[in-house]
Amino acid sequence: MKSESAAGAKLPTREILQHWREAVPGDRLAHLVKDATRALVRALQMRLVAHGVPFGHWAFLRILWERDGLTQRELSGRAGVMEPTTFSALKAMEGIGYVKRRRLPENRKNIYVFLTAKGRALKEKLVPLAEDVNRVAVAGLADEDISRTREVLLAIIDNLARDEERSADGARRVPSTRELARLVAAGTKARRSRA
Amino acid sequence: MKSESAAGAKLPTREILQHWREAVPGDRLAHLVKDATRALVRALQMRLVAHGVPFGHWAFLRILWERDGLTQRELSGRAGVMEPTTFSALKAMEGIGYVKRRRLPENRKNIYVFLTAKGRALKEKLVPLAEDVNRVAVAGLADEDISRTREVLLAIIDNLARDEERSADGARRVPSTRELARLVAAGTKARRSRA
DNA sequence: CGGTGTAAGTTAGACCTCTAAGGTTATCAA
DNA sequence: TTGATAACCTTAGAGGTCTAACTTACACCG
Repeated sequence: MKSESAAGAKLPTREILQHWREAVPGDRLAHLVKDATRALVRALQMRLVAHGVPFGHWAFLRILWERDGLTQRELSGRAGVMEPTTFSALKAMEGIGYVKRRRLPENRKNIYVFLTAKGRALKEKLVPLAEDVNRVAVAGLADEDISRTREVLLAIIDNLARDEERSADGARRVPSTRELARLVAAGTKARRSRA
Repeated sequence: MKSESAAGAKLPTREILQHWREAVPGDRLAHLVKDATRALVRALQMRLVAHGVPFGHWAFLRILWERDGLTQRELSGRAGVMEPTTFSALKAMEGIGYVKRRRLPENRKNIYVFLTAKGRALKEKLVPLAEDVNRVAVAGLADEDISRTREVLLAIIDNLARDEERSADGARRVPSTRELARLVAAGTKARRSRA
């Protein structure tokens, strides 16, 4: 309440406006996408803390609720993050008691990840939170605009992935958008080509 | 080259596809936005390393090229990040020699940030990189779809900002999407209301 | 003049992510 | 069987971001 009236005293708003209108048009879209990500992440994060679930665990829980017994590598692929990220998240999740990491005799190289009852039980509580965020986020928007947006974002990811692949040929720089590449490309195109 | 044929041996692609098509529809959009951000960031980052510029400095340089002599707080607002982030980035940038941080007699509470010649000179080299990323990213997309996407993203940010503001009244949780809130709202609405 | 409060900057500590490099297990061919 | 190669996991270290708490400077009022 007080932050409302007290804080807004300066309103350099006009300058900000100018910034948004005049700035190098080239990367406005990138900024927008980035800001949207932050807003979405924060919204979910805020809701998650109430249940004591770190945001970083969300992505993995979501995947595991659908199907567990995956390896860490598969989890990485689906979550779209690198393996060390997956590793430390899962290690922490095991510590909390959401999952169990096990080797199976069939292939002792892999680590298979299984939900515990506790981890599985979170689904009921947490999924509605994500749905809530989504509902709030797209309130008042036309379905068609949203799906158009989805197409645009997919195309952007695809474009950038191809580009990275192309330039990686000559000089391998900061590898790995390709990971996303494969993921997304699969989600869109694979649908209508051969499977 | 080898990664192409050798790595894709397993192609759990079909599973991935399923994931993207069937998953809780609630947060697919959020994931997409997040993935797009990552792809965009990576693309710029890859180009930036060639010039020895850390990605974290880009946002500040971009703002300063337009106008320098801003305070750290103003910079934070425009970049859409919290002050400690700004602080450490600028401290590093000063170390490298891109900027000077100065107190002015008029108000010794503030730290004003000015570009050095070196920092200013980067503009010519770096701006084209960002433009390149943008060009690649939106290749083949209709202008209208892009601008529609922009509207959608702005609306999402705005929606989430309002929501955060609303829930912060009762229980202050993880404050601060509001920062974005103000920024973006200014960029869109302020245009057609009073300034 | 001194005190209270607010604004800006800073420090501390945590989380998530990444790249690079090391270790272990599997696979396959000589 | 053994040695090379690959797949997966793990460790190490860094970057960027955030919140919370502290410090310094200003502003205003009594």
